[in-house]
Amino acid sequence: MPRKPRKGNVAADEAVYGAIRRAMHLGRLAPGTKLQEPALARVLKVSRERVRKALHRLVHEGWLTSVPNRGTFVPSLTVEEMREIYDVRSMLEAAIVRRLSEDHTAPAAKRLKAHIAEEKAALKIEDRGRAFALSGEFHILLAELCGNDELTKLLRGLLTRSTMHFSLAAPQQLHNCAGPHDHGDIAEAILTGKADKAAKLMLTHLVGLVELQSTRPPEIKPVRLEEAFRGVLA
Amino acid sequence: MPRKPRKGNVAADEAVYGAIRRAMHLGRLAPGTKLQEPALARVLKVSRERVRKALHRLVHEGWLTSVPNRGTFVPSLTVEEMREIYDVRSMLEAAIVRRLSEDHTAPAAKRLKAHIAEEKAALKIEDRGRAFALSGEFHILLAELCGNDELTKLLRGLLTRSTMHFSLAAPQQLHNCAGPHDHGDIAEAILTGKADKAAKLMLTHLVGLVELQSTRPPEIKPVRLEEAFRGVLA
DNA sequence: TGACGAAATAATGTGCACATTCTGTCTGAA
DNA sequence: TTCAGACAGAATGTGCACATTATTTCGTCA
Repeated sequence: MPRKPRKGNVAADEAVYGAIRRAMHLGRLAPGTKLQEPALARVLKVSRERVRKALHRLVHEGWLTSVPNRGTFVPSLTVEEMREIYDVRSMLEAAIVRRLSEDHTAPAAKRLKAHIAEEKAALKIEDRGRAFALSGEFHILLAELCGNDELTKLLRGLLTRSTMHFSLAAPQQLHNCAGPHDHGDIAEAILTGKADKAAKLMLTHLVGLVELQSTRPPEIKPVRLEEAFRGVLA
Repeated sequence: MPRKPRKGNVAADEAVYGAIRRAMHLGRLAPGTKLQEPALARVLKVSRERVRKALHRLVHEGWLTSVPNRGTFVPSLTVEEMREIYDVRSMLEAAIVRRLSEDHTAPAAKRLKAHIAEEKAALKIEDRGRAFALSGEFHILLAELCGNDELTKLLRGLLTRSTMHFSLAAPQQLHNCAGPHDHGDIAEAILTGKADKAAKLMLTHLVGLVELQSTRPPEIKPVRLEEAFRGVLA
C-alpha cells in the first residue's frame, strides 16, 4: 500500500547536500559549529538518514570534520592549512596562465574579456555580492579555458576551500579580492602572450590573498540552525 | 547484555574501504564490474550497511561510479580523462621538482637518495610488485618533501586515479614505469639544483607514461568476488 | 562551598525489515 | 520463429528501532 508516490528520491539527497553547502558558503555556519543530525533533520524537513548521508559526503569531501561518537563539525581552517592550499593553487594557476598565454583560442579570449568587463561593471555599481562571486569565478574560468575538466573540478574544490573561512568570517564587509584590477592585468598579460608576466602577476595576486586572509581574526558567532538555513532550500 | 565488546568500530569502516581500494589497486576488479552489496557483504564478512557506506565514500571520491537503483560499478577511464589527469599532474609535478631543485633540506636529499637506491635494488632482483609500488611512491615522496600536506593528499589522489586502469589492465606483465632510470635522472637534477632540467625530465617522464597507457587496450577479464578479495583484508 | 561521582538525557552508530525498482525469463500470439 | 507482455527473483533504497556512547545535571560528601 504505497501511500507516497515519491518521484524525486535522488534530488532529495542533492537538496540536503546543497543546503548545507550553501549555508556554509554564505557564512551562516561559524567554524566549530556542531551539526547535529536530529536538529538538521527537523529544520530541513527530511529524515535523519538523509542528513547522515549528506554529512558523510561532506566529511569525505573535506567540508566538514567528523569526530567518532561525537558528531560532525564545521572545521576551522588553520593558517597553515590555508597557506598550503594557496601554495597548491599557486602551482596550478601559474601553469594555467602560462599555458593560456602561449596558446589560447579566439573564443577563449572573448570569454575572458567579457568576464573582465562584467567584473568592472559590478565594481562600478558597488554590487559587493556579485563582485565577490565573479572574482572567484575568474579563477575557475581560467581553468575552464584550458579545456581540462579534471583541472577545473580540482581547482574549484581548492578555491571553495580556500575562500571558505573567508566567507565564514565576514562575507559582506570584506572586499572580494586584494586588488580587483589584478584580474584585468592578468588577463591582459595572457591576451598579449606574456607568459612570464602573467605567471608572476598571478603569483603576487595569490600572495596578496593569503596575506589578506591571514590578518583576518577568526570571529566566532554562533547562530541557531533555523536562522542559518533560512532561504537556502530553494 | 553486550555480547561483543567491539573495540574497533571505526577501524571496520576503514577495513572495508581499504579492501575494496586495495583490490582495485591490485587490478583484481576489471572496469565495468558491478559491485553488488550483498555479495560484498558476504565475502568481506560484514553487514550490508557497512559495505554501502564504503561504496558511497568511494563513489564520492571518484573511485567508483553509481547509477541510481542500478548499483555501483568500477569505472572505465576514457583515454581523454586519463590524459587530463596526467595534464594536471604535469602542472603540479613540474612545479614540485622546480621548487625542490631550488630549495631542499639535507634530510630531504637523504630520503630521495635512499628511495632511488631502493628502486634500483628492487629492479635488480626483479621484484616487480615492489618496484611497481616504489615507482608510484617516488612521485608521492617528491610532494612530501615540499612539506605541504594538502599537496601530498591531492597528488596521491591523482596518482592513484591515473594508475588505476593501468593496474586494472595488466598489473603483473607491465613494466612499472616507462623508464625506471627516469626517476634517478630526475633526482640527480634536483640534487644538483638544475630546476629547468628537472622540470623538463619530469614532463617527458609523464608524457612517456601517458603514451604507455594510451596504447594499452582495455582488456576485460571478469573475475569472481571471492577471488578478487583474496588476501586484501590483512 | 566546591568537587567528585552517578544517574538521566540526548545524540551517534548499527542492524534489520520492508518498499521500490530493475533484470532476466517464460509464455503466448502473430 | 520472433516479439511483446507479464511474472518471478534479486538487488537497491529507505525508514525505524535499538544499542552504545558522550554530555549534562543533580545529589552527596569532604
